[in-house]
Amino acid sequence: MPKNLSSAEVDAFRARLCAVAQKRFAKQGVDGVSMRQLADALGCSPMTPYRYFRNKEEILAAVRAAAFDRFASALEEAARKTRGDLRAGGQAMGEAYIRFALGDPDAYRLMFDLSQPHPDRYPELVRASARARHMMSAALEALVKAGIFAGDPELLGYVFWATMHGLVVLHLAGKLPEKPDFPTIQQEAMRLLVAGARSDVAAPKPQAARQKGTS
Amino acid sequence: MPKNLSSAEVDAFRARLCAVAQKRFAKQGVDGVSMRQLADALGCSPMTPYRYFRNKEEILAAVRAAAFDRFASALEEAARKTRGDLRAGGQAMGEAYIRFALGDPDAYRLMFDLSQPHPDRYPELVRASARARHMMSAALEALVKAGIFAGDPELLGYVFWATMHGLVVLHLAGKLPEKPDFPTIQQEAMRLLVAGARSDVAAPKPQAARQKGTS
DNA sequence: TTGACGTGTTTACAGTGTAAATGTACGGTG
DNA sequence: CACCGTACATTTACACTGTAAACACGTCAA
Repeated sequence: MPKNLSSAEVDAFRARLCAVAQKRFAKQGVDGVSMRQLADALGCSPMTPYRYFRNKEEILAAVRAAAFDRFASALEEAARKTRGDLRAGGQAMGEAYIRFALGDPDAYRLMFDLSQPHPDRYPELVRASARARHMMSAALEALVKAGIFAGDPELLGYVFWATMHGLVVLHLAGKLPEKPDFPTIQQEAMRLLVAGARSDVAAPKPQAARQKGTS
Repeated sequence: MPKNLSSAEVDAFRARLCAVAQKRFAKQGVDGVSMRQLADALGCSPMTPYRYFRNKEEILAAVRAAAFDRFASALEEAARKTRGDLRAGGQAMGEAYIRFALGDPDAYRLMFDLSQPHPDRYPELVRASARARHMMSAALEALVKAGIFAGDPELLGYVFWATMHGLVVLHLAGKLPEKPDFPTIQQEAMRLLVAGARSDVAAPKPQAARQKGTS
């Protein structure tokens, strides 16, 4: 055992720890898994992880960053597969979003769980998060540039994102019913948004939306 | 001190406990507040609350049910104020939703936080939750019955709900930017949904949506 | 008066995250 | 070779958690 760990060894241990932490977090929840459990699973003493992570919160941040990266990769793949056909690209992006969220709900929960302490304190996390967000906005931007959608692409991006996210989160929280099943609701949501965003339906004011307020 | 507590006294203690628990939960998070803290604030011993609630989880469920009730009341009030004008009613309902969520973000967080253990184990909670959900669907139902919107009102209700919820949750999680500020995004979301739901724009298939799947 | 019982408190225990002390084995220097 | 500083790992220790169990006390019926 060399005196100074090579950064490769450090990365290897961190990765191994993240892998088992992710499984345990998904299965038992973040609070349901203790450092002692993790250490047992890793075959090391309970304090060893503290050499590679400041504390448990930092482990969680690393796991979440990894999830964001996988998420972004899934979106990138959807974009790559439909390069050329913008309309299909947008559709594929939305479906990839939902597929990831429902296929790995624990990862999605980890990514977007409310009660996140200080997200901006973990640069890796904000980087991975920004990567995913950027992937989502790119598709909308292309659609607007092609004249298929009308309006501010950034604005449209957030609206589409909010709807996808809301659908997934309500579904994961068990707030959506079984009778109109999830794909049906999802299709209806897409239908409304697409219809509302089509350039030949509504001609939104160029950029400056007159403020009306909510109260 | 009477031997047998009257049910009024029991309710009073439960209410007092819920009140301080709600404040503490909002300020420090559910895990950040201990039973010993609550007991101190109440001026009783740490085990006394266990006579009125099975455990900490049941206290959380009670606080969440109370939040759902306040939420439903806020929506009811918005509906009452605009009785007669359906279009304004729908708008007011959406605004009341957002206003509640942003005005009491901690309550909203508590209500919809993912990682809720066993919601169906607490009847009061599902009752209060159903009350809030019903308030939201009622407005959409009226709009469809009046011929202003077209489609299945239940389906529309879930789509509108998902979008509102997604907006709020992303905002509370700090995922929305400052530049297109929140009211702007919110108005854009409403614009898209309303445009998509108008009966004179799209004529959706009556009820049976052909299944296409997401994969 | 004497129990029995409803109510609240005290004690106790297993488990948590992690700071501090302690061990262990290697690399460089005499 | 011996020696020591030091990077790594482990052990110990502490304050804290939720809550089960034992205990104390005050009020009722008999």
